[in-house]
Amino acid sequence: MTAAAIPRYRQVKELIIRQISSGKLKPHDRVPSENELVDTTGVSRMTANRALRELTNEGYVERVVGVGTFVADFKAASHVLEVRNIADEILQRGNVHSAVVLTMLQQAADQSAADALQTDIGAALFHVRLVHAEDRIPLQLEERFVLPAFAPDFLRQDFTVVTPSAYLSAKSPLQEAEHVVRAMMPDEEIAAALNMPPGEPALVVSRRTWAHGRPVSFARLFHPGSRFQLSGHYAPPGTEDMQSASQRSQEQ
Amino acid sequence: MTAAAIPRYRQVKELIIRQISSGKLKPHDRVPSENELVDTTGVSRMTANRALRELTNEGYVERVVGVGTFVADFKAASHVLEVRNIADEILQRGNVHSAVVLTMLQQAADQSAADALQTDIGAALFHVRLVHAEDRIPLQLEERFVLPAFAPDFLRQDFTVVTPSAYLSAKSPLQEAEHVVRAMMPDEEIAAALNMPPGEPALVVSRRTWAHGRPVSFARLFHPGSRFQLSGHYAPPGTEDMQSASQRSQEQ
DNA sequence: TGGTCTAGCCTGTATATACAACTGACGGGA
DNA sequence: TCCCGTCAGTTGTATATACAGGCTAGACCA
Repeated sequence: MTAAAIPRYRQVKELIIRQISSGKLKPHDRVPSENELVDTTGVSRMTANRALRELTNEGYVERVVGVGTFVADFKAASHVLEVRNIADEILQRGNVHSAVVLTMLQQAADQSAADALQTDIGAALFHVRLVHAEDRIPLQLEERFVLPAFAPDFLRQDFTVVTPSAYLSAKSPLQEAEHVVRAMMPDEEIAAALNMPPGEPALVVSRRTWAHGRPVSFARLFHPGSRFQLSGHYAPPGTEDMQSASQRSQEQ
Repeated sequence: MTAAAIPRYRQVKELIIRQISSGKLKPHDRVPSENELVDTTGVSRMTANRALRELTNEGYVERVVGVGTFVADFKAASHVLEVRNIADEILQRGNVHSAVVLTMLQQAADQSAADALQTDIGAALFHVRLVHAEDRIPLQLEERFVLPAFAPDFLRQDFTVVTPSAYLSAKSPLQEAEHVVRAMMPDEEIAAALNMPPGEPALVVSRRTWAHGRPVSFARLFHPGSRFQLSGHYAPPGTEDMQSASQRSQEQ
């Protein structure tokens, strides 16, 4: 078996995907049971099981013990945007990433930072503010607060070399994260740092990351509305490739 | 076996996740091979294989035929935002969705619509414009173009009852989709329709959906920056989860 | 010394078998 | 008529076995 051939569990998956894509099977329709697939396709039950189990993980079908397998509602299929590290993104476009540190100090938490990090107002926090640029054009102002207990050496890093996000994610591997995206008018200081003309809105990504079950870092990422966008591409696993990526819009 | 107990493949997965989370295993470190897991945990090789295979799909580890299994770089783990149907979103918040149709006609494609739908300038397109409201407060202006060939009956629908997005996704189950998010200033007409004060920016989601390998619909969704945000939460499936992880209510 | 070849490990897949638990329908008994 | 038990069908899990094919280190030979 195997060889250059397509694995049989994959053939079974694609058989069913075709029936769904073509409309022969519609949402809530019953999908052939494992034993029916054994009879019709000649694979073993374990192979049929693997095909249906993977289709479940991929959102195509839903399974109910004792009842059967059914085509899932397509609206559940995720339409997704990816929030990526700005430096990676710039490098992947083949451009030069550079960063300028504006602020780097320890300060007392204000209301919003205390809320975001679930700590007390006035608690000591590390605070950095830096501007990331693509080919010398400012693209993101990053304002970040970090719990000192999580990263005691945070203020001794050179963030023009390693971004705060890269430094923090290296400290603790598996993190929980929350993102919120908004459109808002930047204040004058931010607009100036990003070289934004008056009246231009900003796309703001707020990101909180968790470690050991509690939030340890909170960042607000401001981008010029005219020069930055988030984008994502979703393709069902029949059509090849397509990565999602954020891109700088072409003009300006 | 089995019984009320946690399945063994899951126990093996969590064993490895713990070693990664605790830092005992770091990115690029070698993970025990299937046969080593057979020896140390007493499960069969197929069970060990399932555990490692699922960890691969979940992004924890990477496997190389003939070499071994290794802890993955965490930065690859996607931080994701979901773009959801506005009506579903409002209903899930327990509020009332309503829609008002502003425009509903067939017209010739202009430059941008022709580009987006990969058709010719001047080609006939269906065009609708409607405002979605949450508890009577306008929250989204939807401007949508559709290829007539894909949905000939499109203009005969009552979009105050079924949203265009729901109608189209029912027409063709498995779609490819592309999203782009921007911040921009709305023109006066849009600002008025959404009841936005002067100077307030809009969060704009552009969405193209494909069927049969070509784009069939293009929508621009304008939201008041002060009243709308996109958010997403990512939690790795190891963290005391199972409640939060199995509750993919976000995705449904 | 240098090149080649093989043994042993690794993952990937496929099958047959087995048992557990759940569901729904059918039929028999009170 | 209504309740309940049985039974067939379904998914979920677990194991033992088997073979294919990639990779690497070390043995072996020239």
